[in-house]
Amino acid sequence: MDEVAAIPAEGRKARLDELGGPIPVSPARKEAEAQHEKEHGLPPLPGAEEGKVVLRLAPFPSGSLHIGNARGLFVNEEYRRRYHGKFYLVFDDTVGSEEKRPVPESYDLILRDMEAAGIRPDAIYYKSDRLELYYRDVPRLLDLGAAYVCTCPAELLRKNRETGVACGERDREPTWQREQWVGMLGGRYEPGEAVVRVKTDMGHPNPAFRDRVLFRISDFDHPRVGKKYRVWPMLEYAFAIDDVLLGITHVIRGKELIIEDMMEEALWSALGLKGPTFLHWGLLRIRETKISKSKSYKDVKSGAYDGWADPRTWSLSSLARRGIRPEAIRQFILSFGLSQADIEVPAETLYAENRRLLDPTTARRSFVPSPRRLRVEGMPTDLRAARLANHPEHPEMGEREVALSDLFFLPEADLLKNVGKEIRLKDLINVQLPPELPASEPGQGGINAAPEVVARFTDRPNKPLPRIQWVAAPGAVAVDVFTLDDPHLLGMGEAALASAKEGDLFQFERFGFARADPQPLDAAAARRFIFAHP
RNA sequence: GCUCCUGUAGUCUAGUGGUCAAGGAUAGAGGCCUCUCGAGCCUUUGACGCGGGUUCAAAUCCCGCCAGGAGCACCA
Repeated sequence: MDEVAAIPAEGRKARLDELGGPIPVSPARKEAEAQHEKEHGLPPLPGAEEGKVVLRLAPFPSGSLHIGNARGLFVNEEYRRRYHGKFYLVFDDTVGSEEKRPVPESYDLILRDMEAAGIRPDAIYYKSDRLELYYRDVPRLLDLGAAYVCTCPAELLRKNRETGVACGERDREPTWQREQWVGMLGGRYEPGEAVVRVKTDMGHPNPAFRDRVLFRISDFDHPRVGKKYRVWPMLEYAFAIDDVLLGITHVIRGKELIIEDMMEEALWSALGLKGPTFLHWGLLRIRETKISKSKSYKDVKSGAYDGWADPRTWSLSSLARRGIRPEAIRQFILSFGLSQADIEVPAETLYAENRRLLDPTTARRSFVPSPRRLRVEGMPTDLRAARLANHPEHPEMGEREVALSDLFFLPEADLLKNVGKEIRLKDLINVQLPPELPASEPGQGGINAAPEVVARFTDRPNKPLPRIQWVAAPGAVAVDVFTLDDPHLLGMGEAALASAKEGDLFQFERFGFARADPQPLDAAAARRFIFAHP
């Protein structure tokens, strides 16, 4: 396979002709190719040359990178890896609009998210550093009659575009146009009073393509360059220039930007430049999320969310904080290929991917959500400690010792479900539950508020009973678990959890995977965990 | 409304004219295993949007329809 790939494309074809037809493919090689294809999941890049592919990701800095942006990250990264090319991060930080402004802290957030995803760009660029480069070709475009200055009010411009009517200044001579451009740069116009538009065709069948705006005026105080510039390019113009200057070979992005590709191509043809090849993917939605950057931004700002790493933002750093591995996200994303179909995928698919990675290596621990105290009457006095395996299938992962008394914590829900029955405290003993649980006194909350449930020890051997996880009272620690449903789920964890270090991953038996977070949220909790998934 | 894109099982995907009586993943069902409602193993249900055409042969090509989606900002 590599040998064939090493023959230049033309040479390969000549060779085929020489042999009088396609080389027969051996079954073994066919299989190997299928395997190769399966691993990568993405089609080959058209016209890609080994070592010469240059890609870019261009986020607008208005918040953290979330799972939706992961596609741009992992698909580009995959091609960089496959062709040993380059991958640039280009901050698309022009002024934006009234509703959409660059947010200063986003630059760091995005870098942090990329790091969380395990992807390091080969270079980082900022559009806000490159305004002069964008201005450079404007006079030429005006001279060529490929662009013009339009002083229509925004509403009129829009209306004319809809009806296909050309604005008055569209066909004025280049000298006039250049003078207006100088005027724009020099402060003659206020925001909204003049724009530069590309001259396509006011009768173009696609109304979206009619004489789009290339530059507009804004007084916005930009987080990086302040008020140094008033004339800002639109995304498509800035990229028409940068994609060429940075030597980008392939632009892979969402299909919502197809019009912008066409604009870039129109500009290249006007300027006599050659740009990259475009590829697109369709919309990706994660079923149980309605991620909105602006909503997240509001909730982060107001403090309703625990910063941008709050799992509810679905930011990449929040996924890392939950213990979702970049490799799981990568597999998840690449499995969608490059189809332009719009898709909606359940988060469960991502979780399944992550579970596959985590399960074999993650130590088991006991955590009891919404606990109730259970006192075991007749607890054997010789039973002062238990040794529990860290992983049921991997004895080499060792065991831990748990100190015992006659007092335990068990999930109240499981006790309710099994009143009057015999249950097994998993890996330990069997007990008989009372016919009903003593009612909680109204008023007081908290773990120790409800009266103890008293159960009776029956015996020790394993029996086919409902097996419930438990936490022994000696050394038990209050644990705070952040789940998507309940950001503040309080429970009891086994003593070993007290010494968990940030980043430690556990599978809480009968509960799910969680990762130790640095700071406990609740003063009452000894440790805080962020829930990943069941 | 206009422009463009997409339609393979519940979901995602492979498939580029015959080897497809359609493969994989995930979810569902059943079983085995397991002192977790986790993992693993086995079995199993389930799909080419519809209608025409081209062809010896169509999931694959063409046309029409239908259904979804995106764009139609002086946002990105």
